[in-house]
Amino acid sequence: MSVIGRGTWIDKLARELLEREEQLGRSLDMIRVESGLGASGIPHIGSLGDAVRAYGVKLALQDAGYKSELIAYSDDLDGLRKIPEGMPDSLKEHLAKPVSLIPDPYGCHDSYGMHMSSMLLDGLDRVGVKYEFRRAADTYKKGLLSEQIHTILQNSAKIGSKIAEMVGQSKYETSLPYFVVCENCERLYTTQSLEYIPDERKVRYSCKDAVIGDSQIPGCGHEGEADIARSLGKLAWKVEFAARWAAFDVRFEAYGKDIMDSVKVNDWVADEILRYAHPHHVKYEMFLDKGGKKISKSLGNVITAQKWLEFGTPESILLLLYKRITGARELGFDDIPGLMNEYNELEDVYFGRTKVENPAKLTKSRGLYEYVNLLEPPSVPGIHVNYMLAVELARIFKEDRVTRVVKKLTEYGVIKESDDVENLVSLAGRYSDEFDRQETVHIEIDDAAKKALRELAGKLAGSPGDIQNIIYDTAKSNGVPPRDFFRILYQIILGTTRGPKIGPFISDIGAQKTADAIMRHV
RNA sequence: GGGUCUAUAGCGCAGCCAGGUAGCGCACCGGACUCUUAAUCCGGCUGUCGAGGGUCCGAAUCCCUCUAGACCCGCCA
Repeated sequence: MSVIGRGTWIDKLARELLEREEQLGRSLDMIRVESGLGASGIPHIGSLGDAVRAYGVKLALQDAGYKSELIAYSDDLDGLRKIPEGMPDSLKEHLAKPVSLIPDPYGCHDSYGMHMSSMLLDGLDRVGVKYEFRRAADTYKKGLLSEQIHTILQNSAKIGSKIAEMVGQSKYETSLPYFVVCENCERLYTTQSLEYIPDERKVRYSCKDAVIGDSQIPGCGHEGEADIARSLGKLAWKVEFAARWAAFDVRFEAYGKDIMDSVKVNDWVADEILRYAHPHHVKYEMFLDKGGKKISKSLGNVITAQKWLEFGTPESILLLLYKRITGARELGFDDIPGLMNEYNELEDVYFGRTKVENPAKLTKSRGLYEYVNLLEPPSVPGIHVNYMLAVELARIFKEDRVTRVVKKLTEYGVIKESDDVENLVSLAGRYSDEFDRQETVHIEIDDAAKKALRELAGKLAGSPGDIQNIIYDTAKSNGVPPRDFFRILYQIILGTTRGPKIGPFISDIGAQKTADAIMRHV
């Protein structure tokens, strides 16, 4: 079989998409791909993944000679359903309101929704993904979906029974798939859409008490009519994607398996109600935390791009997201070291420093490397330092860290003096501070060892000489087994029971300083 | 009730989506270096690829059935 594009799943997906579009006979002048951004909780790496992968498809399409753009669409008319972990309780009064109408609790954006969306966009910016930003609030305000809304509401009975048939949800058999934002109290999930008046293009609604999750949300009792092109309101998810695809001419959208049912229904609505052939899809699994639990936007176990980038490079995120799309993934920050090293291995393959026999695998690895670099791979390889080695060194050197770790790496022959690895050392340093906390060990020192330590401290304070031998001799002459004596020294100096060869190490950190540290323990 | 994913060495995992000699890390064993703890380096062992069937010259990989576990949907968005 011949190689498609650059040999990755992304190229294969783009090929499928193009073949389907050709069959449909649609214009290929501009192929839009879309990613929906949740705006009601802290955006985690899975949300970022949706957009990053869509961007990958955009790149593949461009690579195949087509014009393409990524629409990043913020669902900021969605209502706030519960207060995310760690957010102020004052949000309670805003429950059930669209997140774009809730003030930003941090005060830095024009709304709660924009605060959340901006976090995700910041993540995209920092890994180098380009996008066209759109938001639900503007889309509905401008009436961009009004034709689709009109068609959907006219067919609501047919859609309602189809939803019940396809996914077993009976709700839309009796109510319209449209939520009005109450013009009196600004709440969205408290309104019931009673009737659609096609001639006026208005939805008649009333605002009543509602239960969302654990919370009882009071309605204000208001009754009114909402103009689908002007008033604030939105379609239910079961039909909203379809309207958006048709209005924006979207040809591709990935989705997580949690919204599989919604996508199934929306595909049908697009095809049969709106007469717009639904976009091509790919389904991906959720990222789970290390216990196998779903990472929840509103729970605490969230891995954000911002946090990840404190410890890893943008490339480590892109590698995570591009290496494969299938399969459930348990994800934690402890995956960073592996991904950092894997990127280097990939780079070695790309530049031919590592031989790969299987030509298919070579193509695939090279392709993956290119996508991780957003199809603009560097012309020369970077400097490779094993990430965990950098973390280990960073753990030892806390003061004046970058300089000392770099010096050590140079001594080890890992890097040349002129190499710039400061960024890597900083990343590794933060990783070591955050995750590599050493257990505080209780140090047991008997009298013989204490005597030996005092003697050693005195010798170190004088002329150091061959420290390794001095330590060994001091232990022996005081009747302390060298093994125990070394262990005590590691505990005093590093807080661990083992470490690098200790003589040269003491020279590094200073004999006098070590002597002082020893004296504090005897 | 509906759906998806996972199962590979003692442990943790990659390889599967484009079939071509079963891999990595840790652990373990041997060796080197060290009058010398630890580290380091070199070499080695470890497998009915969950079970059964099918396709194929050839299957961990593709197809079907089954078993076990996890997750999602069946509120809402």
